[in-house]
Amino acid sequence: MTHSQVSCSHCSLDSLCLPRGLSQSEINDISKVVKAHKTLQRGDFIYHEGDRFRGILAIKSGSAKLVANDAHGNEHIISILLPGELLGFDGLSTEHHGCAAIALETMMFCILPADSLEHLFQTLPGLTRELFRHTGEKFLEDRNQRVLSKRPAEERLAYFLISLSERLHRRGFSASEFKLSLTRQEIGNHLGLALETVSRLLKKFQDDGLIGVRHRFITLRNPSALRNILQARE
Amino acid sequence: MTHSQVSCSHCSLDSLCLPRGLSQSEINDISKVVKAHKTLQRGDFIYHEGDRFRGILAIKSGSAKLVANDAHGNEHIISILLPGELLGFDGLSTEHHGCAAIALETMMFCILPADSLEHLFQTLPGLTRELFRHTGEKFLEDRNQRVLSKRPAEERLAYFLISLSERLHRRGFSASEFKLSLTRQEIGNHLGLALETVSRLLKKFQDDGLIGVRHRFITLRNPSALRNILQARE
DNA sequence: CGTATTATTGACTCCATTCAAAGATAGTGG
DNA sequence: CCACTATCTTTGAATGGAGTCAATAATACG
Repeated sequence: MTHSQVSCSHCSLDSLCLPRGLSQSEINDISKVVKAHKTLQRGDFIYHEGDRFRGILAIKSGSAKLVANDAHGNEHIISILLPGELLGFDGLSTEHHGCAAIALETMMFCILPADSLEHLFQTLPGLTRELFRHTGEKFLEDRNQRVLSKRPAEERLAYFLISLSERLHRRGFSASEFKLSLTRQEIGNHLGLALETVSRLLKKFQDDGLIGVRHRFITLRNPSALRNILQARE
Repeated sequence: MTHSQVSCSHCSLDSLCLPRGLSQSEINDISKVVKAHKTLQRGDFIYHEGDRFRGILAIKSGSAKLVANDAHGNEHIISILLPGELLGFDGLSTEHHGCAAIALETMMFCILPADSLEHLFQTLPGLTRELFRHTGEKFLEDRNQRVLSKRPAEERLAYFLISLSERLHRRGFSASEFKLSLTRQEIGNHLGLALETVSRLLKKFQDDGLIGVRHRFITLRNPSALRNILQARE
């Protein structure tokens, strides 16, 4: 695990990742403590459940999943993380991670080390604000997921596709074409559906002209109709 | 809405609510800005969805629910808040609340005003740590809820009762006897079940000798058997 | 090229919902 | 204090959406 100094000011993700609300001098201060990590491959653990909290992480490229294990030995994919998104908050309270974070494909990330957080909070009020803003965003995301968990399968999958599209677009990727880094099984797990249901619904969406499906390549052909699935219906 | 100076140092909730990880002098500093609010009745709004964020709130007595509205006009009870618990985090990122908070019974709360938060973050690093610890706890709670949402109805209700019992106990109330401040409808909404299912399962738990049900009064007769519902079974 | 993993599709089953109707509780005003 | 009403709860019967089981097909990988 090689650590190396990085520059937030020149990172291709600036304004997307943490620094977006900070001044130039604040970004410079953060750059001094942020460390880059080496590349991981699909299936590699970024951290395990129970690992000591090492800091807040930012994904530079690739994607990851947060996984919790229940009392029955089943895995639960809590969330999917895309480039520019932060993770590690599940270790903030107890100093130990409450979830595992696993690479979904070849990926890179930065780390804002835990031992410099307390110092940064005092010297950079903007950082504290940014982190709180972020936790607030997580809250709203959770709220949506919670609402969604009571909705029919079709709606959950539509939301998943739209959400992925929007988040990728925000990061500069195409909003209408992307490759899923998850299996049908993983999508189903994340949405609380059987993998067969995911398969059937992707087919249905394709038959209805909403999307194109080629293996894991998804094309949004009619995004507004897809969005209507979330609004329409009693 | 009357505001009045309160003393965190002499609050019956100290060590339960925010101040638990803070020094005496830090608690004194917080006391200077915390304001008490007048009593609310069941159904009263603590804040509405979309309201401007006024600060972090702590429940002194009574209980409340966080409610989100979806695109279909349905309400969703995101969480239940008991004495000593904090709310308002849904407004931290956008400056506007993403949920409504509604009293479930006669209740009182304190408020840590938004406009003093930034100042406190700089002068009281311990406060920042406590708030982050709290958001981390919320994360773990959400993780549990997420896992639970894929489990059968029986397990969800068992978890709900156990969780209520533990949280009330932590606040000095009886762990084995309590009054639900929610209707069957509200419990069902919160757990993603029909109110009829909640009614049937409470009956079943009673018939199995796990609990006693008299209207909204619940007695846990066999807590460990109730807990087994969460563990046992494939 | 062969093997393991992943995806599709069909048939059957079941848990929880919905619909419906009756019963209990709490609150209100005469 | 009791009758009256609105709200909440219980219970039964029927329905349906998604899960499970099973077998085949397509991809990815070594």
